[in-house]
Amino acid sequence: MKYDHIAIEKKWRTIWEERGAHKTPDSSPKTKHYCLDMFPYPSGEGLHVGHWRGYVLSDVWSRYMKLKGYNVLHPMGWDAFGLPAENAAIQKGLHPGESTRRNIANMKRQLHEIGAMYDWDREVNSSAPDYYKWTQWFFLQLYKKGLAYKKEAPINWCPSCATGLADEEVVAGKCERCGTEVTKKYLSQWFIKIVEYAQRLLDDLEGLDWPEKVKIMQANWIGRSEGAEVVFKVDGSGDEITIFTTRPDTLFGATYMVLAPEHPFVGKLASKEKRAEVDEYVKKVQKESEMERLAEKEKTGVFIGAYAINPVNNQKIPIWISDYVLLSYGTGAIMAVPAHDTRDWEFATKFHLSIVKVIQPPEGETGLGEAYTGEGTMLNSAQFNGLPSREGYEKIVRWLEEKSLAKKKINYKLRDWLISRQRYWGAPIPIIYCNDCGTLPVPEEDLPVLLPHVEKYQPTGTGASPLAAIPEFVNTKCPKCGKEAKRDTDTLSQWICSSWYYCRYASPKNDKVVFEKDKVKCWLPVDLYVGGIEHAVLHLLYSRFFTKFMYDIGLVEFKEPFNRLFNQGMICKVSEFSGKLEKMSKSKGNIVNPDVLVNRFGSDSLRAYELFIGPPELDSEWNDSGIEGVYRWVKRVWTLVSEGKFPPEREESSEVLRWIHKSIKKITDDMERLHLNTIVSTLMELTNFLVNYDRENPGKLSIKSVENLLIMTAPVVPHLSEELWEITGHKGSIFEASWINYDTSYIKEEEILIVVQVDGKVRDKVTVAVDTAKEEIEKIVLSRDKIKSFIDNKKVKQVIHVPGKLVNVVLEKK
RNA sequence: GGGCGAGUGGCGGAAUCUGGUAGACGCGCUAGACUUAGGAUCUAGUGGGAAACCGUGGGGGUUCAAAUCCCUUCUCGCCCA
Repeated sequence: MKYDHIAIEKKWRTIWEERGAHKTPDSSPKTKHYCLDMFPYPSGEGLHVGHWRGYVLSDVWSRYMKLKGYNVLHPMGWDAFGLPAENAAIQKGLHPGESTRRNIANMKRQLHEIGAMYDWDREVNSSAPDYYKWTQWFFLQLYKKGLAYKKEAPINWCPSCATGLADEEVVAGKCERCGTEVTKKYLSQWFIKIVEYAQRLLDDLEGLDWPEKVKIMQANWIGRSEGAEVVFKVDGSGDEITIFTTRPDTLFGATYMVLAPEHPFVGKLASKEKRAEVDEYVKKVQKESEMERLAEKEKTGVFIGAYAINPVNNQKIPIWISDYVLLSYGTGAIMAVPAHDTRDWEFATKFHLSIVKVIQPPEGETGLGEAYTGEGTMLNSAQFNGLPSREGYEKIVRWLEEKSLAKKKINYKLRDWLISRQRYWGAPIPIIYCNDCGTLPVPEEDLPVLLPHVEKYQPTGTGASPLAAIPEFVNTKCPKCGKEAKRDTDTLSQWICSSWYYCRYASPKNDKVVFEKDKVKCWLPVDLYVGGIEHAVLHLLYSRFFTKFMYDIGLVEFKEPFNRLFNQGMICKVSEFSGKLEKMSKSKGNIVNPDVLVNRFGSDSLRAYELFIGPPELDSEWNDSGIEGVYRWVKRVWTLVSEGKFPPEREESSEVLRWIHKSIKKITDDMERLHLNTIVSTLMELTNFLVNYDRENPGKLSIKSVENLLIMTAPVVPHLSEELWEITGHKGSIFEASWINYDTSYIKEEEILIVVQVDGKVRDKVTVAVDTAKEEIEKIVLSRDKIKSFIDNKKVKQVIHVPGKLVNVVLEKK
């Protein structure tokens, strides 16, 4: 029978749909398992084989877990609001609502081709009013708890996307989305106090089964540093400047002070003679991006003509301003200890400021050419001389604390999360401004605040959202006094939409509550979350924050949303434009369209090849001819099973049983570790063996062995496995069967191959019965002619015997 | 500058967690079979070397034994500065 993948795959997809095979019951005697893909944004470019990879991984896992007897939730939805969807829509001159609708339809068709067991009844769409109603609801909850606040601040501004960006969306000074250089803009914006959760976000990383790399990236982003705030009095005035330092033990070495040029004291403290120079420098720095300011470059700065008093020794130290100090980090002011800080050293050397060494390195003298930033013994530090720096740290802080000049402080690099977007395609911020009553939340019963359908949705670029130009939207009544009032015209960042969607899948249709608590309790947290590494900080950090907030307001009983995280590697191909190996994307001109491959080889073959291409966590290079090998394997399985005759009542040979159970063990182990590439190799080896066996022993392979083979292939090639399950006389779906438990007694060989080495080099191999005594094996080995010739007339010093594996004869050296 | 990951045949990769026959599985290639035909299928071979031997980026170490563990170094990639 010819293998007709088109007919088979279509047939089973229809059957699955008709039977509701992928519907997920909320209540089941089985243990729940929640396997989630990061939901995609509906792109007009559709899916390429790189996108397929993650979806295949999660589906193979989901199907495996189903066979293992779990009640598996494997949903899919759309991250449909936000910049990517909107920018693409603008480019095509199509309303984002319409283009989103079309893109979803196309991508859904492509996702169906994968044959994944998605429960489409649970589909969510973040741009649908019944979804964003709850996104707005979350904003109101944050507002009520005092975690959402509005402030005017210099924010990251992308001139190309014409909107403000959160710090997490600025990568190396550029817009995470479009790569445009990010500038500064003063705007009144909504922020979320994520910094209040910094410590918990850091602490709870520990228990997560996540790639170490992602945990490190999050920890670095949160950037906890322990230190102290120390008060420096300004010489000749009552002013005090507070600085943050992680090295209070070096206070005696502070020979000058540096303020961020934007620091509020700069204008006040600058001396008359210096004022012009200071103003000019401040103006220059305002034009610089943060990235430029922190880059390694020649230090710049200006002495402002004022002095501070070092609280530990009452010395007068000059106050400078420099761009390498940021207002937004710490207190916007530092004490400079050139002897023990690299940047301070560079600065001091350039401007000839004094350098006082206060830490003696434990070993020898440091070269005078650079700062010593390690620990050591204190010197030039009055009563603290001779103390180890770690101890001095504590003592100096305590001493200053008694004088109310210092306090211990933990500082985080993480900053509050900017969530206002000056764009059309998002959930309107549910806030009303009334002249009399002030800022008011939209009453919950009035949600959703609908995004009006408009003709002109292009960003204005002025800092005002397109919504601001629509009077019917802007003008409203004050919910408190009923007088004329105005709505907030910004929209919420799409990262808010994706921060809670994993909970919505539990009860996607309920319009009375954000989600049904008992259903969330039944399904959450997510057991396996599959997606790209690009969300290591953004989405994963925001979602973790949201979960903690939901926990705090009693919505959920777990503190972390994703127990296990898996980041699949990218699929790469040589770019037509650069000639280099690059991540697959339309702009690089290196797209491979899965539709063509599905048509020619079938979705099963493509699924298998997506696994076979390489370790799933590493990047892999796409190779068109690779899929042919997998396709041949799929056809061999088809031919073996569809054309074979398998007696039902036959006792299986031990050789076949050994192969079957060996393979089950290997595949089960590989599944658990998600080593999915070697699963396909193992299946190929097993198939090769069975095909040979069947040829040499026609009609002898038992149906039981064929069933076991099919259960093993089912997660990888589900359509084929279903069809062959039916052909071999089974009613119902193969996924109603159970994964097989391997039996190690079948795996045991009767004879084992012992590798014989002389001085660590392989010289011979002997096959012995499995129960041969150790001494007996060694006797056999030493009596072999081959081995004797290598021993020659040398003395045997030692015989290393690894039972069941190898014997190494070690000779005396001459 | 710091952190992480990777480096194995002509190619993708296996063996790395747990040290024990390096190159599984597949692509490609070579030869053959079948065929009107082959971009189908099947069979055999395929790290280098005539061999001794040599081979997992380079150098060193631990060990009876190292792709695997340790140190060092180079190259590439990612993240942070």
